[in-house]
Order: sequence, then C-alpha cells, then structure tokens
Amino acid sequence: MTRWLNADEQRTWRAFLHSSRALFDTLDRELQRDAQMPHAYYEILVRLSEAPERTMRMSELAEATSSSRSRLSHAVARLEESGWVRRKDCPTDRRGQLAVLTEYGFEVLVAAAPGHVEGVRSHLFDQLTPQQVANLREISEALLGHLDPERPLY
Amino acid sequence: MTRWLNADEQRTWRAFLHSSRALFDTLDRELQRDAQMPHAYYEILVRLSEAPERTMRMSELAEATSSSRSRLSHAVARLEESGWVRRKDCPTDRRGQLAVLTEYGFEVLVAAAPGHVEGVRSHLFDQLTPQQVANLREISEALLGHLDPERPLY
DNA sequence: GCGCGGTAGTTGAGCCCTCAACAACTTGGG
DNA sequence: CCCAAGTTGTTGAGGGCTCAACTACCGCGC
Repeated sequence: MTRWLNADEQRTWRAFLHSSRALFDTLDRELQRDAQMPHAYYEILVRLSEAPERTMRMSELAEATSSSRSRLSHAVARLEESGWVRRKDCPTDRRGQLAVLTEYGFEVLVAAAPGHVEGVRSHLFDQLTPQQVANLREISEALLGHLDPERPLY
Repeated sequence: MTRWLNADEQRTWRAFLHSSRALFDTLDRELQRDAQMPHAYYEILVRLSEAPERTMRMSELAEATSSSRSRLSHAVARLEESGWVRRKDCPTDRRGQLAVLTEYGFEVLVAAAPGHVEGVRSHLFDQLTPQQVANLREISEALLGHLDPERPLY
C-alpha cells in the first residue's frame, strides 16, 4: 500500500535534507555572527529595501518572505526595537499597518549584504557547475509550482 | 569587490530558498498534525530504529541527525518524557549515554512512517522527473562534500 | 600515578516560531 | 443601512533551538 522509498530515493532524500540543512544553518550562523540577525530578519530588510518608499503592507511582506502573519508580527516588533523598521498606519485601510525600513535599518542592511552574498556564492554557486545551477533552478521552480502555486517566479 | 548575484542567480537562489522552506515546512506540519512530533524527532526515532539493538551513543546520534549535542540532549529529554526513548549508561565509557528506542517508541514510529513517506513522495519525488531526481542528488552531494565532508553519502 | 588537554553530555537563559484566540475593520447582499 | 462573513494584524502560551558555561570522565605524557 505505502509507496516506500527505494535505496536510491532514500539516499537522494537524505542528501537533500542534510545538505540544505547544512547550507541554511551555515548562512544563518554567519549572518548571526557578522550582522547580529537571523536570516529571516535579513530577508525582511531586503524586501523592504526593494519596495517603493521602502514600505510594505504587513500582509504583502509576510507573503514575500514566506512567513506567517504571526511570525512577521513578532519579527517586526523586534526589528522596531532595534530601530531598523518602524510601523505606520495604512491610510487606505484602517486595519492595515505599513512596515517602513528606517535609514538606520538601510545602513545596517548595506553593511550586512556583502558578507551574506559572499556566503551564498561560496557555499552554493561556487560549488556547482553552471549546468547544476540551471538544474537546481528547474527543480526548485517545479517544487514551488506544486507547493506554492501563487508565488511569482521572479 | 563583492561578487553580487546577477538576476538569474538571484532568481535561482530565491526559488531554492522558498521551495525548500515550503517543502520542509509542509512535511513538518504534516508530521506534527498526524504524529504529534516535529520532523527532527521523527529523524531521531528513524535512526535509532535502524541501529543495532535500536541503540546509539548520544554523540553518534547527534552526528547522524545533523544535530548539535545540546539540541539532541534537549530532544532526547523530551522523547524520554513521551516514553519513546530511554537513556542507559554506556558500559565502556562512563561519560557516555546510550539512547534506546522503546517498544512503544517503535510502534509510534511504525504508525507515523507511512504518512510521512507518502508526504515525501507526493511533495518531492512525484513532482520531479527521474532526471531531475538524479540531478538533485548530484547537487546535494556536491554541497555536502563542501559543507560537511565527513558525512558518509549513504 | 599525576596532571592536563580533550571529549561526552547536560543545563539554563534567551530568542524565535507555531498555534489558537482575539479585536478591529471592511465588504457585499438583502 | 445593517449585519454576517471575511480580512488584517496582534497577542500570549508553549515548544524547540542556540550559545556558553559547566561537570564528569578519558587517556596520554612525563
């Protein structure tokens, strides 16, 4: 009845599991060490920095960072304590809140980005051939299409 | 100076990030819902179930599950409360502890496994062509070789 | 045998995340 | 207009993880 994994599938699954865990753990640890923030918080700053006025609705920001609303709410509370983000009421929907990247938050991000990008490059892209990188993208987009069909691919 | 990511690399990186997050989150949630345990605990039970006497040294078990010793120690404490694992002193090294899967823990695992394997199959393997599965394994093993060269590949 | 560096495992504080409940607001149908 | 159903964001409790400090023990060199 159960479609068990054969030996090859099991090996693939375990390699994928442990390699992605190792990669994300390494990047998270580097970011924590060099910029005093977890990767999830870095992502929030990045998304805000790319948005018009460096401002986003909480719910959009939650979607953009694959985060639950609750998690984002807690995270923004902490980012506000650090002075990296501030909240503003949304003018068109009185339920809404806008998260705004502060100038200081932007500077912190600018300082953190080169180190993190270097980490992504050295631990991921430098380890793969161009063909493998293309394959990784194809695989990832196939999985996204199944698990999160709404998310835009770019 | 900084080797920034170009548009293609950024797209690949984000797709990989969000797809693996979506996959692991989904599996974790399913396991929590159906078997009342996080994926990390499931992995501990699996490794113990495969070991001789269903018994492993804490430190080996930590390695096998890509876990820090501290994390494993906390986890086994909780698994012990649930009655799924118990600790035993190591006869050959008085510093050591052995984690033993209990009969009840084994039954819990046997009950949880089919649902979880079905999740891995439907959310991962069913979404990829055989070629993509082979590519994923190659990529994962390349990353493992860089990030965790000691880990055996099988 | 003694002592010292290394190893095994645990602990507690602090942080982050999940889940469920909740308040405040918007929207559309009657 | 009004209310019911849906949406937005927050909160607090509880669980899991990290990090650093700690205890206990091993084993090697002298």
